[in-house]
Amino acid sequence: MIQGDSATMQDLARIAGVSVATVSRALSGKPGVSAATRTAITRLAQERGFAGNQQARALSTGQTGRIAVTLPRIEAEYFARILAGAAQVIHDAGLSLILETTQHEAPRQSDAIQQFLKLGVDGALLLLPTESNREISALYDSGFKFVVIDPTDQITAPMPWVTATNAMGAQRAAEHLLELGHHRIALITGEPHLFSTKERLHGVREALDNAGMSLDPALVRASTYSGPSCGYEQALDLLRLADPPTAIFGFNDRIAFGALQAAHTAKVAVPDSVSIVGFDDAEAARLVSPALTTVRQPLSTMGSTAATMLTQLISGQEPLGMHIQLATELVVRRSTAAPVLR
Amino acid sequence: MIQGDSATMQDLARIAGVSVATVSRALSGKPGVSAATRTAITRLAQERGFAGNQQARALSTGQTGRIAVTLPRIEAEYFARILAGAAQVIHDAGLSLILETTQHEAPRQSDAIQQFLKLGVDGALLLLPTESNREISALYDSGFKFVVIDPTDQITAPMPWVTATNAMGAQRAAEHLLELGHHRIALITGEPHLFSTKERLHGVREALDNAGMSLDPALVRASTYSGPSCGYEQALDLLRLADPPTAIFGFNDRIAFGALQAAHTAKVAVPDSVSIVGFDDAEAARLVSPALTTVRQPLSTMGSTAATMLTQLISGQEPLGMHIQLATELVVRRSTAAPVLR
DNA sequence: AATACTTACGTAACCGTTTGCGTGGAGTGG
DNA sequence: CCACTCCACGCAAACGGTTACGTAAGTATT
Repeated sequence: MIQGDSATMQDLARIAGVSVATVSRALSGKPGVSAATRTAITRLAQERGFAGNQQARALSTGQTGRIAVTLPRIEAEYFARILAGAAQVIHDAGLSLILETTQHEAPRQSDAIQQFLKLGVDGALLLLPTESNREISALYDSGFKFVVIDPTDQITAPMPWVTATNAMGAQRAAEHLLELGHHRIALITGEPHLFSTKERLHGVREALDNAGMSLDPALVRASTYSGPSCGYEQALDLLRLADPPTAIFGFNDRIAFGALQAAHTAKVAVPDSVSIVGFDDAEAARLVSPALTTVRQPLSTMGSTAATMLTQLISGQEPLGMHIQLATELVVRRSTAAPVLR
Repeated sequence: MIQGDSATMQDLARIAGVSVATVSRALSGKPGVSAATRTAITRLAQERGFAGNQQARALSTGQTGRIAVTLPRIEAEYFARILAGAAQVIHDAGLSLILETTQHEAPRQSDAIQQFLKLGVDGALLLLPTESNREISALYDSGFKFVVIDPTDQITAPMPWVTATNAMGAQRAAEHLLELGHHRIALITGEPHLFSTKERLHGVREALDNAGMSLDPALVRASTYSGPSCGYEQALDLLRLADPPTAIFGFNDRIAFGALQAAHTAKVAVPDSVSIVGFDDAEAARLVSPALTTVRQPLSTMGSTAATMLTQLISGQEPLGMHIQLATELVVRRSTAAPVLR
């Protein structure tokens, strides 16, 4: 049942015939209250649906019970899934989540953080923050509690952050293609400045090195992770090369979907004539045809892990590790196969 | 630049040599302050990065500047897109958004609302609330400000809510199939108790009525909007009927995707042997092959419209309409075609 | 020039909770 | 029986703003 205006502590105190101080102590579990009075007050609070005034409490204690999450775009499945994981933990911890989207704009991100300090949050989760490493570091040193998910740059200062094992995942994807017998592997990367892009690139290089091969610069294209038709043009261009690649590794699923469509446009059969691999394991990966081979990221777990670290940080415990990397996993579907011999 | 602890009004007052009351009046634009003092104080506040303590203000005024949004699941594209629209408006209004997911659980929804009253929010956006009409009505009468998006039941009481034109959209989809020459149209609906399901069903009936036809009960199956393989089994079953339908209308895109996969499993060509229509225009709708014909919902606009109504409600204005319906639009892609003659 | 009115500001109460400190009474040990 | 401790509770001061009211100047009115 939903109840309207709730009583205040003074109301309870008056009814119970005690002072507000006693009510406060009784309800917050603090010592200095007899068992009898405590139960009486507790029951009374139940009956009247007493909830407590959060702002008064926050004003008094300095703790708001709120944690903020900033992210570029909610409607992006990638961020939404991380957010969902974090939201669950935050909810279970009895905290509330305040959300701010930055739309990939740096000033907006700064504003948001500024806003949080003002609004008073106990801590924050920063998804793909646009701040420079120096700024983030300064913020951390100022005593503000936060954890970074999927940083833009590699974080060197000692502060908590979580990512997926981007390099390892990309390496596994590349190895998968190599195992199938591919030699001409093309890459369509995301924004080159992003840490995740660099890591994935690194992973691919590692795999090729191990196989005694190297990346053909002509087959490496940069795209964007979230553009409207990201990957499509690049893939089309690659497929129309005189000596086209036998496999295309899109650095996220959106890019891979673009490549899939490009293959369709260019009337190149997937996976018979070209194999396509993505990254993320978006929902649509299993819906497209052929179903996309991709690297699964534990997005929800990334969110929940970060949130857990944050709650530890807030409660004063040092979190277990400063940098937590969550394992990625190669998911082989139908978009990859051995190359045809020519 | 990011700044740490900000000064309080007393600090400013001391420095400026005035009282806190004057500082408060100066900064909040209230009358009773000379132009000179006001500019002096304003400049001082700028310099010191004064932001004001939100909880203190909230405690004093009763206004928190926060608005809450409840929704079943963030990771569902449908809700995420509505949320994104709402978030933009809330941000632009200088308010902050506190998010609560209900995981489709009624007690959790109630708790959430209870929580909001306690935490103190100025209003709320309720997406697909599980409360009964009576409860929602009681909540509204209690003076709590909120607007409902996509209600579970039809709302009869005078309170603000927004939906898409579900009936009209479904009618257009059905008409599209009829125009192509389909006579055996199957339906895979969402949860039967949902208002949107009923409306869409209604729209289809309307279209058939107008064409002098009626729905074959054997071709109407109920599924769920968000199950894991929702629509797949139902579609498979339909396609294996002795006299299978020539078209399947899935009541959302997820269901349609399931149908698409079922057609693939059953080796029934789409759209040559069976046409498939969805509802929502999810991102993946253009990625599947064949690209899905579907009814686009203005999700982002639904969110922003609702948020705008709420801000009006909070500021005391009656919103323009109690019930705003946003137009849906049929998007014809490749999954529908004229039926083959037999 | 006396009166009334306006303006600019200070004073203090208030929002609802937490918490350090004081106090009376019960319980304990000698 | 007295001092001492301890317990359960009340008092009151914070926390950082907002705002009704009071008041001293300055301005307008007659």
